[in-house]
Parts: sequence; structure tokens; C-alpha cells
Amino acid sequence: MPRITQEQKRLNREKIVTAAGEGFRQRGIDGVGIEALMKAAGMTHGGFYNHFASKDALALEVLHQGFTDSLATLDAIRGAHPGSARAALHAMVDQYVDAGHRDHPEAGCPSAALVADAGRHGVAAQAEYRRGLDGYFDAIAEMLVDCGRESGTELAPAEARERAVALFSQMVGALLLSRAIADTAPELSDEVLEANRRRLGAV
Amino acid sequence: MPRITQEQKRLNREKIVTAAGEGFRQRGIDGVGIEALMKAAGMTHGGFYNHFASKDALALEVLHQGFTDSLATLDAIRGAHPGSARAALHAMVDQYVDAGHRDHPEAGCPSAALVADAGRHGVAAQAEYRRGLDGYFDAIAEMLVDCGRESGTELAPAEARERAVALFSQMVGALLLSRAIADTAPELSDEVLEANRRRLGAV
DNA sequence: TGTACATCAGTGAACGCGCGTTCACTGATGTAC
DNA sequence: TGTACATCAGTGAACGCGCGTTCACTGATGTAC
Repeated sequence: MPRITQEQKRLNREKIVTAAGEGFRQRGIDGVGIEALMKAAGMTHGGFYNHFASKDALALEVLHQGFTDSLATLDAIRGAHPGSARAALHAMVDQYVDAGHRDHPEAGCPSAALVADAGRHGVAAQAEYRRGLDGYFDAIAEMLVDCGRESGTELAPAEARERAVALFSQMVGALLLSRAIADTAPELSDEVLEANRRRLGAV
Repeated sequence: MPRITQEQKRLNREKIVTAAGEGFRQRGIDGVGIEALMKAAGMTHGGFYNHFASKDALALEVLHQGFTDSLATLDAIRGAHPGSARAALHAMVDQYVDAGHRDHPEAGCPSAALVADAGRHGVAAQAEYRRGLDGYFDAIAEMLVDCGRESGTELAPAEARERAVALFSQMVGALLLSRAIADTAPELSDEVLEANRRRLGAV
């Protein structure tokens, strides 16, 4: 049957990145093999190396793509609440620290799902992770500045940054802890989400 | 040379659990093989199954031991600040959200180091993790109640619990994010720790 | 207390298995004329 | 525009490797008398 159209090749490559994005977030980078990945993308494993030099190269692209998508989602939330950074912040926290997000890591935040992998897959992966994380910090800090401006209390950039870092850290921690016990202790898992949502709302 | 004393066997078993505790926290449960583990414990790999039925059984014991030790450390911090729950809380946060803790996961909190493994290694591991996590929540909630009592503002148990859950979530998130970028972006990693330490101190 | 024997912890080779990666092959696509 | 040929994406078998686990073996320990 092969060879295939250039356009089809591009689509196949995308399918691999998408499948890997989901698989890696669900089971970790080392938790999904090339064969399973390619099967999920609708191909056999041999063709993988027509698209990527190695599994690590794919992981890099997954991180990049994941953070790009994730930051775009954040922008979309901001855009959906024009003129009210406070409402946007609340919406972001509520969507992030949520049972739906907990139960679907494959479609969720790469900062949370790949936090353990980032530190263990070489400097390139870590640099990509860092880039994404910094993007989150910047975006949230901006929202906090806007929020302060709206309510009349000007917020110093350094203060906003500090709060943004702490805020996001708490969001990630809450999500990860709730995920770690979701199957065995659903009530405690829900409690973790709810306690954090309430506390984050009180800021 | 074998056979060996019963006492020596007990010591060897302990060595395995200790080596596994360090290895698992550093590289994850799937990141360390039985051979490396037994070598670190000073033996060859074949003898492993004289002590444990499987690697998963060892992981369970590592989780149990890790949380027991970790909660004992927490108690020690409380004991070192008699009559001042506020000072104990600060000491705990400062030790937890710290570069030393970040750089030595092998000697640190199992909640943080094994958060990704807990959700992926079966219900027994998850139940063990849950037990430890709940222990943390309870201990911190107690400290918050003590702290409120000392400063004259009585804290409702439910409120203390909620604050404890949020507090610990933030501590774990801060530690994990700082670890994920420690090698590649040490300044950002430090910033994450410092921002969280400052924000946590302001409660 | 001393002797004879069963036990069993550590050793290191071996097992099956799944992994990441390579490769010869195929045949439709892309291209040169 | 049509033809001839080179290219190359997907296939599936095969590779070496490390993993968790098993096993025959050894000889000091534990125990029965």
C-alpha cells in the first residue's frame, strides 16, 4: 500500500504526537512503548523512525506541543472573561482543580502529568518543561496584575510573580495528590480538590 | 559462605528496604531494577526472593516504611518546638520547601517522590499512599488547631483540616515543580521554592 | 555438651518477555524528461 | 500531458538488551537427639 502522500505523512506524524501526548500523560513516558503508541496512532511500530529519530525526540515534541496547547487553553479562558481578570482566575482554578481534570490526565496539564518525567529524561526535556512552566507563571502573574488593577489595588510585578508561582504550585500539588489516591480513596481525593479550590478562592 | 544468621538475614532485609527506599524515590519504582537494588544493598540479585514475593511487595513495604519515617520526622519537629505550634509549622514548611529537600529526594518525603508511582502501581500501593497522606493531613491539622489555640483564635476542626490539606498540597507542588527543573534552570527552581516559602509563611 | 543432619540465605546462571531500534521489502507517490 | 524511474512511508520480522523471576547449588546455621 505505501508509499503515501506527503500530506498523509504529515497527518500520520500528528497522530503519533497526539497518541503519545495522551499515553505519556496517562502512564508516563517510560510507561508506553513504541508499539502501543503506533497502534494507537493506527500504524505498525516499524514506521516510527520515519518520523522521529528516537523515543526521546518524540518526548521533546510532546512536551512542546502539550505546553503550547495548554497555554492556548489558558489564553482562551482569559478571552472568555473579558474585563474581569478575577472571573478568569476563578474559572482557571475551578477547571484545573477539578475531578474532570483529575480523571483525564491524557487531556490535561502537562506540567502536572509529566512533572516526574521532566526531571528524569535529560536536559532537553527539562528545558522544554521549564519553558512551559515559565509560560504558566507569566500568564498567571499577568492575570493577577489585571485583577489588582480592576479592583483598584495596584500590584507590584514582583509580588504578582510570587503569588503566581505559589498559586500554580498549589494547583499542581492538589491535582497530583488527588490523582494519586483517586482509585482507592475517592472521598479523600475529592476532599483534596475541594479544600484547595476553596482555599484558592479565598485569595 | 551462606547460610547466614537469622539476625543477619533481618539486617539484610532492612538493607534492601533502605536501598529500595532511596532508589525508588530517586528514579521511581520502575526506574530501578532488582539487580541494582540488591547491589546497593551489598548482595547479588538472586537472593531477593528470599525476602520478598515480588518487586511490588517490596514497593508496598517501602511506601509503608517511608511514610512511617516521614511522619516520625514530623513529630520530631513538633517535639522540638514545645509550646509553639506556630514555630513548629514554620520549621516544617522551611525544611520541606527547601533546596536540600529538593536535591535529596532519596532522603525526603515519599508523598512527593512517589506521587506518580502511587497512582500507577495497583490498589495496595495506593492504599498505603493514602494512609500516609491522611497521616500528614491529620498531623498538620492538629498543628493548625494548636496554633490557633495559642494565638487565642479557636479554629474549627473542619477549617483546620481544610487548611492542612491545602497547605500540604502547596508544599508538595512546590517541591515537585522545583525538582522538575533543578538541573536545567536552578534560578527558576530556587524561585519556586522561595515564592512558596514566603507565601506559606504569610498564613 | 557433642554429634549428625535438615534447613535455607546467598550465589550466579538461566528463563521468557517486552522494550527501543534496525532492516529488507513493497508498491504508490513524486519527479525528470 | 504522458511515460519511466527514483524515492520513501508503512510493514513486519529481527536485533540486542535489561528486566523480573526461577532454579540448582553451596555450605554455614539451626536443631534433634
